[in-house]
Amino acid sequence: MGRVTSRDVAREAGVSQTTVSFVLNGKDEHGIAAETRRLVLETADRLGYVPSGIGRAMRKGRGQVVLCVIPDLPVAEAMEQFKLTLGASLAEAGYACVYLHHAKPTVPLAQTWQHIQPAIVVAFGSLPPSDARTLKQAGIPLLEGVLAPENARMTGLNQEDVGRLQVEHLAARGHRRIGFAALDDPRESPFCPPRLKGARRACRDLGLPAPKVVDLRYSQESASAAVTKWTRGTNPVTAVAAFNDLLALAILASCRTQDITVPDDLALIGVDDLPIASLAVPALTTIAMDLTAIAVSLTTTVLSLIDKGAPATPADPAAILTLVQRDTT
Amino acid sequence: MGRVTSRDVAREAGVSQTTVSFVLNGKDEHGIAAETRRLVLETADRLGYVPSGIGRAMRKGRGQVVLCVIPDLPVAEAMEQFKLTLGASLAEAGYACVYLHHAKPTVPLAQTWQHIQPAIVVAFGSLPPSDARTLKQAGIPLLEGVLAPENARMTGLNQEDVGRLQVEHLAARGHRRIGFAALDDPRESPFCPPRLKGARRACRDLGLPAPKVVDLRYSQESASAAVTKWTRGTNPVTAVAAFNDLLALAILASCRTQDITVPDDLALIGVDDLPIASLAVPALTTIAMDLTAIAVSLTTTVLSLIDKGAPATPADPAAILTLVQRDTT
DNA sequence: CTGAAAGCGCTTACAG
DNA sequence: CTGAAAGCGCTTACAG
Repeated sequence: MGRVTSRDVAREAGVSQTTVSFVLNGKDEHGIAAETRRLVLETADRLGYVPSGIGRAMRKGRGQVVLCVIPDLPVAEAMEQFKLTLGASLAEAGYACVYLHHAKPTVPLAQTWQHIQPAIVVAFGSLPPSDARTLKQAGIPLLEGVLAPENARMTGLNQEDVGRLQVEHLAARGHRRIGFAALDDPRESPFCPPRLKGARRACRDLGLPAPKVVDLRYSQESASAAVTKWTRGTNPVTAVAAFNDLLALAILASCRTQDITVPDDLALIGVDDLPIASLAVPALTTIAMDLTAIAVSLTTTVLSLIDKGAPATPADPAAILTLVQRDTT
Repeated sequence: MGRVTSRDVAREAGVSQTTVSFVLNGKDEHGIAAETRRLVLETADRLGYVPSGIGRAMRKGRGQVVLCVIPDLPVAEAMEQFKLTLGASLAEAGYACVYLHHAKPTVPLAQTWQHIQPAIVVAFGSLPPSDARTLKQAGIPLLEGVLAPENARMTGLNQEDVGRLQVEHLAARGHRRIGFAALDDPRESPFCPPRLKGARRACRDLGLPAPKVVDLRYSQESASAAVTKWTRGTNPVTAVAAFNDLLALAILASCRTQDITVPDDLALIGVDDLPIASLAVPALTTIAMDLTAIAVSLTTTVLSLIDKGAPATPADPAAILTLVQRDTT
């Protein structure tokens, strides 16, 4: 015996497919008799009927699926909570939210979303133009560059605010000459340059000299060299805002080997609030993001794009970032 | 103008839908004239025809989609490479691989995969029984507990081997009294207990005393207390195998505050080879997993389950784990 | 209050 | 070598 269809339910209950559909979709305005209604529900349950999403999608022309396309971002850990929340809030609205991971535009992505026929595609990076075109042609809405600064309204998250908040905190602690640890990695381009820009602006706004920027890689040598540049040159800095916690922790380790005391000789602030941040000694001051709020905000944007319903209500950016002060500042 | 269908292509090319389908699916055994073939391809291309996955799925009874269900695992970062590889190798076989993230079994998952109608469901955790039942009823194959030790053949990854490898390395460095840092967190239950078991067995096989196990949490206090237990009690240990790098790094920090020199007073080995592991001072010895190999291995398992084709060729577990020796052992 | 019928886009036996 | 027709499972205007 194959899968149970709505026709099976109809036959078994002695009604028409139409009635089954009406009952199961709650189209009660059609005025189904209470008894018929009960009978259908009972029968469907007894037969273990599960409606075919494909059948429905075929008829409706589009699946109830939100497809998120994730490029090779180095933020996996932080996104986990985000994914859970986005999935849950979209599920409430009757949509499934699934993720497609890809590195290089290898096989055209079209090959993939063809199989899904999503109601919308949410691209966390940017899609190859050919894919964007195909989507448009198929009439599937595309939400692109979710993480980009210019789209901060969608998520309520503006990367520039992150850098700004770091600098403001350091300034409040009395620091005037501030270093910025940038990461020289194209994968981070949606994040690092905007944060640096925010830090630069904050310095300007506060009347501080421009931050002393050093490009690092993830290596001890690179971190050591950076520490030397910040502390030994002319105009040494007294505090460093790091692009993220990982970089900050590498810098922290380098300070130890160079006998530079944190935070007395050099203050340090990261971003992300990684689990390891609170375990370091001294524990790392950092900036945490409330990804739950971001996900909820994105949900409203997505739904409004699908339904052309009410426009999304933008989240309050201020509420999303939190300074987590520990022992390095 | 709405989406371009195969009927549009047929009309425009002056052939039948049948011919269009044959050409586009490479059913050349039907002997399509070369000229007709060329014409169809050219027309499809000109109109920007993209076949509807839903139409095909409807006809075939199942979508060309592999749905991976991911519970709230704390291994996100490590899975990233895995996802990319799995996605790429399944794409080669003509399947799209998408991920569904969920925390608690909130909404029945059925609600979701209904929308997708996948060819197979791959559950990284275990599914609620009701969902498993519904899947079976719908005739959708389910691959459950991919990460569980008893299914090591699917992925080629046996968590027990991880603990064993740690102990073997420490023993080779001359250590006889070994501690094990376990993590007291249900989210880690697919990983931590098996690794500990492997460590225990390795100790037995090597004629060493059983490992001195301490349950930790992710906190400095917890790590400090553990270090004290290992180093101050009767029968102090000379080396610790930590469940993962994060725990190992917390222990490393605690050693520093307690003036315990690593590796001379206490050797330390982690698991995961996190980016931060090589940035710590001293850099952490750890065990890396080749997730690419695991993903390839899983692909063959998945495809064999879909096609009932040739059984999967299991990967060689030995090839997947690599000892990364650095400065803590 | 309920049902017969059409149609979403595709593939494939079958007929020519 | 090519096409007309059926049917996958659903929803919904329309008819009664």
